[in-house]
Amino acid sequence: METSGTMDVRTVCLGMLTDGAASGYDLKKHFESTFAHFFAAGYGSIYPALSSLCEQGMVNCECIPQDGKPDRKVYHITAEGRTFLLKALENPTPCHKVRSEFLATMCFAHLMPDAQIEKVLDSRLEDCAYYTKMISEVEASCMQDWPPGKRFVAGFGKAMIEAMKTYVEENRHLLTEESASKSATG
Amino acid sequence: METSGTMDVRTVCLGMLTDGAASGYDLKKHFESTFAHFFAAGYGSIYPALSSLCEQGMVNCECIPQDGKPDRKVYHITAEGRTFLLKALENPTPCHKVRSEFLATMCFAHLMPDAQIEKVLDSRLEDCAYYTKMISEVEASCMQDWPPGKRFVAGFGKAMIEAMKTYVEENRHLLTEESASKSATG
DNA sequence: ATTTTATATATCGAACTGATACTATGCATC
DNA sequence: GATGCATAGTATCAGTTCGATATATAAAAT
Repeated sequence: METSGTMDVRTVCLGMLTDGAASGYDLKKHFESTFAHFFAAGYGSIYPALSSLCEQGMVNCECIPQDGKPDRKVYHITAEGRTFLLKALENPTPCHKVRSEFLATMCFAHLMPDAQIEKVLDSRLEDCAYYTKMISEVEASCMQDWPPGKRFVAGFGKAMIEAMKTYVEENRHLLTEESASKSATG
Repeated sequence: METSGTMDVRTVCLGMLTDGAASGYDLKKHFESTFAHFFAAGYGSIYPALSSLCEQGMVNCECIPQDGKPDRKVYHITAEGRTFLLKALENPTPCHKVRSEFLATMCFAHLMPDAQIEKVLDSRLEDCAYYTKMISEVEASCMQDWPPGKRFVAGFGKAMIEAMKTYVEENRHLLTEESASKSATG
C-alpha cells in the first residue's frame, strides 16, 4: 500500500484545499485555469478523489443543502490531510511528462499533404496563444495572492509555451515539400 | 464507433510499422528512445495494441519460432492499416499535453523546507540533461535515415528541454527563503 | 419561447500506467 | 558454481485516469 510520494489527482486536490475549503466544482475551475497547462483533471477524477480522501479522513465534508439543486459539498482539509500532503511533497524526483499527439503526428509528416501539415502547425500556434493568454489572465487576477511557487509555475508555463511557439515558427518550413523543392532547385 | 482521428498507442505503433516490420519488443525500444520525450508506452499498451490491430486487419503477424524462447512475432502493416493511419493523421488539431508532478509539487513549495525544494529542482535539471543526451545520441546514430518530421520532433524536444533548463536555473532563487530574506534585508 | 451558460454532483467504459510474471541465454562477479 | 544482472521476448493485471454523458435547476441571452 503506497500512501505517499505520488502527486496524483487526490494529492493535488488536497493541496488545493490548503488554500481554503472548496467543492469539487470549485476545484475543477482551478484545474481548468491555473493548473490547466500542466495538470488537467476532469470530474471523473476529482469526485472519486474527494470521496476517497473523505473516507481516509484527509478531508471533512460539509454538506450545504440548497433548494432544488443537489447539496453543495464543501471539503475542508484535516490535520491528517496536511501530514499526508507534506509526506507526498517529500518525493525528491517528481516526474514531468509530455504526451503529444501533435509530435506523434509530425513524425509521420512525410505521409501527409502539405496543406494538412500547415493546418496542424497553425492549430498548435493557436493553442500556444490560448494558453499564453489564459496564464496571463489568471496571473493578472490573482498573482498578488499567490505564493512564490505558483508564480514560478505560471512563469514556467509561459516560458515553455513561448519556446514552443518560437520553435514551430522557425522550423515549420522543414516539414513541407516547398522547402524540399527549394533546397533542390536553389 | 470512432475509427479515426486519435493518435493513440495503436496508431503510433501502426506508424512505426511503416518504417518496416517489427515485433512488440522492437517497438518498445522506439518508445524508449526516439519517442521517449513525448510519447511513452509500455508493454501493457503495446501488446494489446498489436493484438487489436491484428484482429482488425491493420497488420499481419508473422510468427517466427525460436528454440526455447517464445515465438518472435513480427508485425507487417497492411494496405488497410496504411489507409487507417492516413485517416488518423487527418486530425487537424492533435493535442499536446503536459502532466507534471514536478510543477504540482512546486505549487506547494511554501509548505516545503528549502533543502527539499533544491533537491527537486536539481533532479529536474538532471532529467533535462538525461533527455538532452538521449535525443542527441539517437540523432547521432540515425538522423540520416530520418524523414524531416522526425528531425523536427527531435529538435522540438531539445528546444523545449533547453527552455526548461534555462527557466529553472534562472528562476529557482524565487522559491527559497534565502531570496525572501535577501530581498527583505537588501 | 428556446437556447445557452452557470451551478453542482455523479457515473461508466475505454484507455493507459507501472509493475510483475514467465522463459531462456550469456556475461560478470563473488 | 552460484548469484545477480543484461538482453531478448511475450504477456497480463490492478489501479488510475480520460472523455463523454446523465441529472437537475435557474438565470440570462437570443
